[in-house]
Amino acid sequence: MGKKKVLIGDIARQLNVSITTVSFVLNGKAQEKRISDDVAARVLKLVDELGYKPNQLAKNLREGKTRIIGLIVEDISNPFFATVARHIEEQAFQRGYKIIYCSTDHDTAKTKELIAMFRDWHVDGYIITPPAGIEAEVQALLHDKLPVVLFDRYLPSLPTSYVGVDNFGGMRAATEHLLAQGYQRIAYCTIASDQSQMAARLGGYETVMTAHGRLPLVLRTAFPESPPDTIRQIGRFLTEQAADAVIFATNYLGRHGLEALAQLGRRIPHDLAVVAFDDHDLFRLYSPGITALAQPVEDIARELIHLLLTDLNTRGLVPRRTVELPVELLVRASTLPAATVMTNGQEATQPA
Amino acid sequence: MGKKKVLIGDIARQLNVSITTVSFVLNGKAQEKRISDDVAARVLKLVDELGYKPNQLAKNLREGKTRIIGLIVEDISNPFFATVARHIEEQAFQRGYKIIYCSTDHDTAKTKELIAMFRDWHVDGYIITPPAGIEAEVQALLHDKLPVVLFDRYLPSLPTSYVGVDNFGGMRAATEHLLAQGYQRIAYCTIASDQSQMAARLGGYETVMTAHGRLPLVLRTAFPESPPDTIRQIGRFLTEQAADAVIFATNYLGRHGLEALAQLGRRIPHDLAVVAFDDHDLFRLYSPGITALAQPVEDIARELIHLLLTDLNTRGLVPRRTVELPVELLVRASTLPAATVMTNGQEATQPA
DNA sequence: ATGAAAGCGCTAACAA
DNA sequence: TTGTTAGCGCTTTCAT
Repeated sequence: MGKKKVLIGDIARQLNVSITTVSFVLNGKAQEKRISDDVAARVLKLVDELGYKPNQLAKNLREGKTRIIGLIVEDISNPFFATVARHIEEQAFQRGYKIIYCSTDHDTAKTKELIAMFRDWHVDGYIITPPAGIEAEVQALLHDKLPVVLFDRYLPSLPTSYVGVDNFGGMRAATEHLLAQGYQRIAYCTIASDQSQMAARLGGYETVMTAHGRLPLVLRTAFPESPPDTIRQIGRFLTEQAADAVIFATNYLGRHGLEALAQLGRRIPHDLAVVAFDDHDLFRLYSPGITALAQPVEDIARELIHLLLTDLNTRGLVPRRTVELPVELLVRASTLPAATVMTNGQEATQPA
Repeated sequence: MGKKKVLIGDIARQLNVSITTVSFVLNGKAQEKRISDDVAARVLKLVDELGYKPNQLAKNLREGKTRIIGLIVEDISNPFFATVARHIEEQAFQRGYKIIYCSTDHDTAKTKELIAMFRDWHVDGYIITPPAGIEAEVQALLHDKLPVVLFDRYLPSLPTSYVGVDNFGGMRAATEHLLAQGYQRIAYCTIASDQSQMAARLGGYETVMTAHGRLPLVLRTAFPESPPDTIRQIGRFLTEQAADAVIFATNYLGRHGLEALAQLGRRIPHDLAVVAFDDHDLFRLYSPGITALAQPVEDIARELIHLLLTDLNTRGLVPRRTVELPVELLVRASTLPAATVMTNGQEATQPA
């Protein structure tokens, strides 16, 4: 493997042609620049033989491009983001782009640093789940004509491209489903955050409740908070409200919620029906299965890459686009009809 | 934000000093090069005022370094890898390194491409979960004195640095635990793979079984395989073997296994005790809780970064190091004593 | 104590 | 059709 350091000049020298010629051939401009087929073929052949690889660093400097996409997610260890990231990675690699990622951890200051770092790094485009208070930095990216696509949530004050799901409609469907199943006191657990996706989900719930003359029962957990505290808050809230159904607005609230219910010894759906936003292995395999609003992760990734690359290739000539994908209500045993639950009384054998 | 394009030359010009001086100050060589404190201070001040940021691409080309670490994991959407990645990212960023990641998807050819791409990209170091058949490429990295640390599994034929866990000891403990609980026919589900970590886990199981005069009951699922097929295989195997306990050798086998058991209507631990390698939300929250061998993900990440950066800073002067961290057996209700299960029929509240 | 200048390896005007 | 050459922005040797 002595392919140590072949340079473009080596190719040129051995073929008695100029560096330019080699460069043109390598960059697919042989036709355009009318390099003879013979020369082009010989260049390609030698390049292959010597295993020549252009130095990307030199290329990057020269072209001011990197073919790197900066991916800034809330938390890569959250299965939703991890799965989307996986698909993004795949789609991007297929198109010759690499991904640099990092997690914001809901931290605005950290996110500002990350964006600054990506700028230093001249990444070609940005995919961001923006935390609160990041408007100015995103605005600056836009101003500098850098391709940006937000996802999961958007910044209402900023006209960016965006890919998300129908949070409002999803929650509306979930709430209506619970009502249709006969539940009376439907509680809602969300986080104390104004992010667009959380607001839309809450809106879907409240709209339906109000339309049916029910009073919304909403818990907003402090955020971010330690899991044990969250679990405690949820437990207390559900007890105080004497809820007979509960909707969790994120997958981790759902996880914590199940833990809270287990600690309280509440049985699902006998004592309480449960719905979670965002599907998860846990919800699918739990006994009973937890009804969930599943997001189309693969479609999200596809749209993200598509929008970003379109933007990249047209440098702002194409108007900003917004894509809102549907969520799917996966009905499972955690929301059996209330009547059935009452009369049936027996369903599975689950202690704590 | 008109901080468009401040160059190092702009700083130099405005201060009537040379580019060299500015560069020295910026790179902390003011002392060493005996730049006067006055000049140094003025440079720093103006740099700050103008918001000058050195162009990383130019720096990379000049220095041949990128401060990027290439992270090649099996599958970023697997919670184990996602969590380790999260911690790696955090540790790396603290030290001024960025992470480019990608998933091998168990695909040797794809992994070869990924390594080639990272080489093109002159990443400063590599963290890899190697698939089978990748020895030559890793060997080549080593030969070129590039820092490499493997994790989760190693390549027996190659003297690389490595961070992993005590797979053998963990499985031995799990198997002994099941025997101590009185289970008789302990089955073992793994994948048809010779990777070191899978071999060590299987070894731990077989050693204990043999020592106790039991015949190992092993299923090796084809790999990779579609989840439905895996579920079917597991279900058939457990039925045919009339097992009263089962150990799953990876977290996804555990997930699929639980699904198989649910489909068969087998109750845990009444009909079958269950242990899984690698902890997971699902195992913790499942009813009953699934006994699991938890890996210390944060320690793994810390050791990985530590080894890699040590290697990076000493350029091969330090011998390769191997770190093997302990796994913890988290005993939950899925492995209650067989006797208790038999007599009691209804599980009480208490494991270990 | 500070500066001039030579590259790092490549692309692409501009020449020929 | 192909070659010459000027950068991309920075670090660092060698001079002074």
